[in-house]
Amino acid sequence: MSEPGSRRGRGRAHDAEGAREAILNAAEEVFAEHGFDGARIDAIAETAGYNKSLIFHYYDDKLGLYAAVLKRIDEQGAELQATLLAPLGADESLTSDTDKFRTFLATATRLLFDVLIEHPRLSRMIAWEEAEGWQTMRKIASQFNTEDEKLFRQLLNKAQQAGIIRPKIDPDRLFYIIYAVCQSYLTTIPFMEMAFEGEDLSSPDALKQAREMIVDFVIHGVM
Amino acid sequence: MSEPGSRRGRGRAHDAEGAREAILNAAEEVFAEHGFDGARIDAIAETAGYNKSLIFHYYDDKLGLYAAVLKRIDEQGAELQATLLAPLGADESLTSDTDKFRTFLATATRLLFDVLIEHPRLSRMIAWEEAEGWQTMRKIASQFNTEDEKLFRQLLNKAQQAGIIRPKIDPDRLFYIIYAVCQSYLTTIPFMEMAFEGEDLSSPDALKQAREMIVDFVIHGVM
DNA sequence: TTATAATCTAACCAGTTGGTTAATTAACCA
DNA sequence: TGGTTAATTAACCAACTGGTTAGATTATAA
Repeated sequence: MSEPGSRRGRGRAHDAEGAREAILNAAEEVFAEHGFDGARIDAIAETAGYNKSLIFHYYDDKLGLYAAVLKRIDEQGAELQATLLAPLGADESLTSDTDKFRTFLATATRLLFDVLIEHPRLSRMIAWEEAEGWQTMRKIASQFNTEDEKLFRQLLNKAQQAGIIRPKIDPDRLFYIIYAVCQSYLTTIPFMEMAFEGEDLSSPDALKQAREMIVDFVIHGVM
Repeated sequence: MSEPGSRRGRGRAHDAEGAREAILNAAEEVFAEHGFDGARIDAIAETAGYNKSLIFHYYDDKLGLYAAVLKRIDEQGAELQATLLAPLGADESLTSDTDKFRTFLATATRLLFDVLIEHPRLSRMIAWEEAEGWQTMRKIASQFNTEDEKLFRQLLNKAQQAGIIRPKIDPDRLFYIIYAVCQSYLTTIPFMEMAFEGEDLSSPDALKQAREMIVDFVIHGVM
């Protein structure tokens, strides 16, 4: 009747991998919804369908669990970027050919926006970090690699030297500004919906429209 | 020796206004630091130097206290905007004269950025709201007026009809995007400082530089 | 001076918090 | 079959949570 591991409670089949993953999924959900301090281990355990103390057995403490969640997201992100963005960025003429750079910038901005939409839990966790001044992230930052970010910054630096990016724009901060526009637009949607009284800004159509506006805004703001 | 109200603990002089203000100040501080759910009433009471139950006596419950904090900020904000921004916005030629509009947009963006810098508690409280999906704000939204926002949106609509704002930019959302750039840049500073390893981005000089970059970015992104 | 209202406080409550302990159960190997 | 190890759990703990209660202290008006 029941597959191994599907039994709940006392006497379930042993399945370490399954348990770890279930806990990680639950943790991602609860951390995204309530932030680090606000997340309740009991809630994570219940969502995962495993006993609370199993969490401490696998991930030491709350912070270790949080780090594990972010690590998994980071790996997925690196994979995504390697597949989609790297081939574009490898083109040497990108930082000298204005049209090519415009296309690249538009693609990258669209991609970033889409990633945040399709992974609202990531977006939410970042929002919580922003609110609490990144104090949780700071404790575990050393566990993550920032190579991709550095590469992107180098690319933008070259483009500015070639005169494609306006001189007043700091290429080192540009990546974060573009990210800020996308992220903060999304987190401000509930507020805008309150101000616009009833208008639905989170429908696929509305989001697509917003995305194109942001792409237009970024390209003209940068170039 | 001691002025009325300065005595602490048992048998202090009665001073309702002073107590209310002390509580409101403490609440603003603690809410900014920990958000609505994370803020502890005990911490607010201790910071204020008054007994916890006095908080409930004056502000009913945690939500009432939060609403009172935001109301005070809102009143200060309305005052500020009326003094600084309204005279500029009243100029009828603003929405037809490109140069005038550019100056206005730059001034408004600078002002917004400066307000967020000079009132980091406001910025933090907004960040907490963004993280928790504005659920606290939504409960008390009816207590605030949105007239200033509506006026600003009307202004931007006129400017677009006159062809000053690029057609792809939605003037209704523009205000929130500009705000998003400023707010999110500031909340991302700790993260950038982690990435840039040691560089100080919150010094007055660095902030001024960032502000001018954002103004440049916004103006070219919009016009 | 005295009654009354306003201001302020100590002590308390039931429910919740992250984390620990020790025991039980299932898988695996000889 | 029996013994070892890893997976899983119930029960527990001290500290803390928003909120209440009943009473003490002070200001004020008569």
